[in-house]
This record gives sequence, structure tokens and C-alpha cells, in this order.
Amino acid sequence: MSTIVQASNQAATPPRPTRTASPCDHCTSQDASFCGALEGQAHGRLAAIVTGRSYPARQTIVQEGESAEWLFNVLSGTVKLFRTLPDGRVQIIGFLGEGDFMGLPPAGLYEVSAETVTPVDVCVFPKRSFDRLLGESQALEHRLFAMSRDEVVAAQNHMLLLGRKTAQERVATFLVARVKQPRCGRSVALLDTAPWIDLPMSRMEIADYLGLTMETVSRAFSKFKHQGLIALDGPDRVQLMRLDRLREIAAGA
Amino acid sequence: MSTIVQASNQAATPPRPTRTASPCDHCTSQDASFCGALEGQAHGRLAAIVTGRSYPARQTIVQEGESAEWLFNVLSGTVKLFRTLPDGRVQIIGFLGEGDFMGLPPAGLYEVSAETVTPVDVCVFPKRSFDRLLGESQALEHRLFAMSRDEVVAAQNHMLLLGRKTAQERVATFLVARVKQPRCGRSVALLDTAPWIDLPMSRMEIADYLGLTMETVSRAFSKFKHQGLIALDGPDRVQLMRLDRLREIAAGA
DNA sequence: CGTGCTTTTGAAAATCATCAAGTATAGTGG
DNA sequence: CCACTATACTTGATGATTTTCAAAAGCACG
Repeated sequence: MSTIVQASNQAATPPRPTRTASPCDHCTSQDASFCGALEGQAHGRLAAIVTGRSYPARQTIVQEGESAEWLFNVLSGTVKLFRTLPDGRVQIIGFLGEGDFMGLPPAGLYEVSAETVTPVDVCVFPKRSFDRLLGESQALEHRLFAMSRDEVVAAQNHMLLLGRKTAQERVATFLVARVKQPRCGRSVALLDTAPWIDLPMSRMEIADYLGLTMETVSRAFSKFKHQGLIALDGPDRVQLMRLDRLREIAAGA
Repeated sequence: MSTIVQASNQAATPPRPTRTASPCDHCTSQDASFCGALEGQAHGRLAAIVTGRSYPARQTIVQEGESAEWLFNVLSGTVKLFRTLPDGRVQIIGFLGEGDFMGLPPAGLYEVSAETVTPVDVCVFPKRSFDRLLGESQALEHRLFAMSRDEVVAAQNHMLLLGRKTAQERVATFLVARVKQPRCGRSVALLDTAPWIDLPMSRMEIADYLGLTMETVSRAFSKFKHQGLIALDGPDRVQLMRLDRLREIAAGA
């Protein structure tokens, strides 16, 4: 029997700590996650407080302003983090994938909302227990601090994009960033092939991430297609035919 | 004799560790800084590796891409952090003031450039020594982690601004954010008075922070002035006559 | 093979940027 | 002390990119 708890279709009920054996035992996301780098003891303690949980696509996980009682680590699928203005304008802060962590704001409230883009599996930690571990394991805090600094750098990159890049530069940046880095030791031959990328999110979500409208994003895609820089196989599967050129555009050259 | 070392007018020579007695002894910025919250021993060890340093206005402190050998804590004055595109477009990531810390990127290179806006005093830590302390003092790491999370939240706010707010909303947000929070126990009467704010940075720098042009920023100032929302006493001293209204505009209502 | 959705494309409108003067301010030297 | 210069800021006119509004084209699903 699985330890993964199916989320109800209704929004954002806090995940109940339905505990059985540790879901970590067969977890394949540990390499990509903060937990993977931990020593035996700290890892065991994390495993003792974790719960698995699954969400269908397009479901709210947490909302901006809620009390931050839970922390989440994404095991599979894509989550969007976003903030909104009172009149409904949306800015997507980032997309989370396997190994990404969320839910440790400086104060007790979530600062951003989180919603699934695809079906998503996460592991969930109760904040109280997690905070206790954080005080006991320097390795854990060290790892999370490092991730936080990465997050700051990513945010700085995105501020540059939002403040100063043109629509085409933004879209090119987005496409290029979604190319999966080949693992070390991967076949060199593949490096020269035009890579494929998946776009699980809608054009609207890409727009909300890039500070544009859906239409402007779509036009950029079309232009890149006509220029032979990309090829589309359905709206959510893209081949980057001229990665070099796209990288130049993305860099603002 | 002061332990503060005057920076040369030439750019960015790494500060030499000219050591004498600890500059922390008479430092008045500790309440505002990460170091203030530290226990005796950790504080003493920090004091043992710190050097004071001053920069004149408009001088480069560090440049994006340089090896991050030094960490800085701002004691007084204003510093701007920014990133640039190859063709010269600039995005200012933030302004640092008293108590703000910089120089701990995830990798070994600075991710942003830093330049003084006003004359600035900082204290400087060599990265090697600082990293060692970081491994030894959990309190220090804890404090910096908390600051990093604050930085993430600030970045998220700014992404919302850059991606989704109008020019006027951006300028209003900027003005409102510069109001100094009254300390607890401050006279309540003052809360209702229209507050004054300082703008040590140029219109161009405000524009580069808000993802606008100088002209657009200037027009927003003029419009607010004609609407009676602000009053200008010289370009760098502003009174927020209708803080409530400015807050509404800033929030995007 | 409709039906409803997302995406694409087109035309018009708006915001903001660019280009260009003009004004104020501070600093300098006579 | 005052004129002069340099600089920053403001204001105006024009233009371009992007948004908005609108409709058509794909696509998935029953």
C-alpha cells in the first residue's frame, strides 16, 4: 500500500499526517533534493516526519497569506509559484520541478501562492517538526541556506529579464533555460543535436512568468518558428533548432 | 587613529586587511546588522577578522563575475546592486543601507555589481575566514539564512512590480517603501504626519531600479505633485502628503 | 463530427520609450 | 558675490513595442 495520499479536489486542505512506513525508502528524487545530501541521522529524522501526497493538475497547494504550517518538496510534476495584485494581475515567480523545495518564508505566512501545473507528487513536512530538525542539524540548515542563495540569484536573473529585456529576449531566455543539462559523462554527440523541451504550462502561464501577455508570447513563438530557430510539435513540445542563436537573443546581444 | 581605510579613487582594488583594534568596538550599526544578534564568542571572532573601509560616492565596490573574496556589511550610506546586459541596459536589483549585507553568492563569483550611491562606510570580511566562522557558528549561519529568506521575499515583491505594475504603481511603491518605520514606542502623533523621505539616488537610478526610463519616473513624480500626493523640496527630498493614497496606488488597487 | 478549449493571428489602442528642448541647481572660478 | 558652466531634472512631441480587443484556427474529447 502506498504512503502517498491523494489530495481532495477541493482546494488546499492541509495534508493530514497519515503515517505509515517512510516514503523516503523508495524515493528516487533524493539526488535532486535537499534531503539527499544529508548524513544518516539527519536523513532518518527527516524521513520520520515526512508524508507523501499527490495533487491533480491545476490545484491550489498553498495560498499567499496563509499560515505556513507545511513545507513541501516536489518529487514529480510542475508547480507554479505566483503573486497577485488585487485586480487579478498575476506574476508567476517561478516553476518548481523535481527536487525543488518550498514553504520556508521568513515569517509565519506563505508569501506566494502555489498551484500545480501538472499532476504533482510532493513530500510534506510539518513546520514545527522541521524547524526542530533545523535547529539540530547544521548540515540541513547549511543545505537550505545554499538553496536560498541559489533562489536569490535566480530571482536577480529574473528581475533583469522583467525590468530590461524585450519580449523576444524574455521568451528566448525562457526556452533556453528549460533545456535539461546533460549529466556529466553523457554522450558528447548529443550536445550538438537540437534539444527538445517540454512546456507543461500554458501560454498564459508563460506570459505571467515573463511579464507579458499570452498574445505577445505566442507571437514570439511564431516569429522564432518562421526564423527557423524553433520547431513546434504541438504547443507544448518544442525543439530548439538554433540553440546558439536563441542563447544570443536571450543574453540581449 | 581610525581603523577605517579610505578607498583609492581608482576602482575596486580589494580592501587590504589593514588590522588594528577591532572597528566593532564603537560600531553603532550593530543593532541593524547580522552581527548584532550574535553571542559573545561568535561576535568576537567576527570582530577579529573585520576591517573598516570607506568609499566615496559613485565608486565601484565589486563587479559581477569577479571572484568573491570579500564580504561587506554596510554601516552608513547607500549602495546599489545591479546587473547589466551586454548593450548597457541596467537593472538595479536593490539599494543597500545601514545593516545590509552583501557578498555571499552561491558560487565563488559575485553575481551582481555593487557601486556606492553616496559616500559609504562598510565593514569587510575576508571570505575564507568568514566561511570558517560560518561552519563553526550555527547562530551566524542561522542569522544569514534568515536574511537570505528576507532577500527572496523582497525579490518576489520586486518581480511582481517589474512584471505587472504600471509606471505610476512602480513609483508609488518605491516612494512608500522608503518611509522609515517608526521604532516601537515612537510618538503616535507622528504617525499621522506626512512623512519625509530621502532619495540619495538619481532619477536614472530610480528608473533602473523600477524598469523604467528617467523621463517616465520624472513624469510620475510630476503627476503625483500636481495631484497633491507628494511635495518636493529639491529633487532628492520628498514629502508624502497622502501616504494612504500612495499606498493604494502602490498596491495596485 | 460538433463543442469547448487553447493557441494563433489580425487590427486598433495605449503605455512607455525615445528624441529633443528647456529649466533648475550646484559647483567653479573670476 | 556673481556670472558661468556642467549636470541633473523636467517637460514636450513623436514613435515603437506591447497590450487590448476581436476573430479565426487547431486540438482534444465526448
